[in-house]
Amino acid sequence: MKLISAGETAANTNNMSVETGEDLVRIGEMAKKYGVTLRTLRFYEDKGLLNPQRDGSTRLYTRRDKARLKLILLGRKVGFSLRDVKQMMDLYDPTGSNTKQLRLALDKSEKQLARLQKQRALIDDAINELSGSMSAVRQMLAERSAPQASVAG
Amino acid sequence: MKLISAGETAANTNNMSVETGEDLVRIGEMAKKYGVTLRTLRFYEDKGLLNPQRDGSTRLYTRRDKARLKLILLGRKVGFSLRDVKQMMDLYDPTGSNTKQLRLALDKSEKQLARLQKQRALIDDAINELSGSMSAVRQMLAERSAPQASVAG
DNA sequence: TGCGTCTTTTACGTTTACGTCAATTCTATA
DNA sequence: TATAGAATTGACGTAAACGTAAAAGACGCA
Repeated sequence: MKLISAGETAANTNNMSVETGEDLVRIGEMAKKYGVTLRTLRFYEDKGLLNPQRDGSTRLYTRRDKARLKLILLGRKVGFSLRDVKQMMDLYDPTGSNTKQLRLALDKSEKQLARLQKQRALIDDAINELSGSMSAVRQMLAERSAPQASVAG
Repeated sequence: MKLISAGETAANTNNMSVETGEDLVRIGEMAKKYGVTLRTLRFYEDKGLLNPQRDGSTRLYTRRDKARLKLILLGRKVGFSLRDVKQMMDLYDPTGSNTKQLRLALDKSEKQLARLQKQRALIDDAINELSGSMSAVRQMLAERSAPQASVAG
């Protein structure tokens, strides 16, 4: 249960290869770190949202992957589909100003915000409707038990 | 496109059979009346939520079915699953006080209310998070267009 | 009698984000 | 070397509420 443990087993067999920052993490650690399951990470990769390096067949997640995962999770939190997230992330260009990416994100965000507000309105409706029904039901129950209850305090 | 039309074609071939109130409606009219699809009505029947009479193979919806459908739609609106709705409706007993039904409904309603409130909290979170991100993105876009804009008013 | 519309049944498809095996391999450690 | 603990791929399952297609029966009308 050690596996590179936490602080990087300094001279690892065959690392220090591609990355500069050197904090490659395997899927288990990655999953714990971000509170997702292994399946989720593989799923995201399958959908083209993550692209961890490989050491043989073992996935090694880099700093970049962590940043991307954070974005994915933020996106999910605010209600974007994975497809949306991918579409936005695919526009990322480390050499440019990313204006297009930002515009797309803003556009999608506006729509999503509208959806969220509509949802909230629906939920508020539902809450009100439900509360009303509950009052009615309580009434009915009270009436049904009243005949005996009026005395038995 | 006539079909008994709207106001009941008085002397219909073979109606006035089972119901007292006499307002049997076929699936098409029923669907329009309540804004659902034919498929939905058949689906509800398949799930045991509705039980229209039959004239041969033709479904005939009674007053009772309409009442039940209203309940189903209300249930759906406040977020109950069809299973929940069925469970509650199955307890209906026209001869009793329906105390058990009401208690179950109240119990489920309380839980559903809690879920709705949790959902609303999540949505509020999402809205806030998203609004924040949007501000940031707008900032970035503004900065990117500022260099030229400071002169080109 | 043929058309058009409505209806019926059956059954597979859709959507989204994973869960849950299963069989197998890899790795580290005692 | 044995064994436990990771990790791999692949494939099927899940949930909910229908959508949709297909093929055929039923009804009224001109």
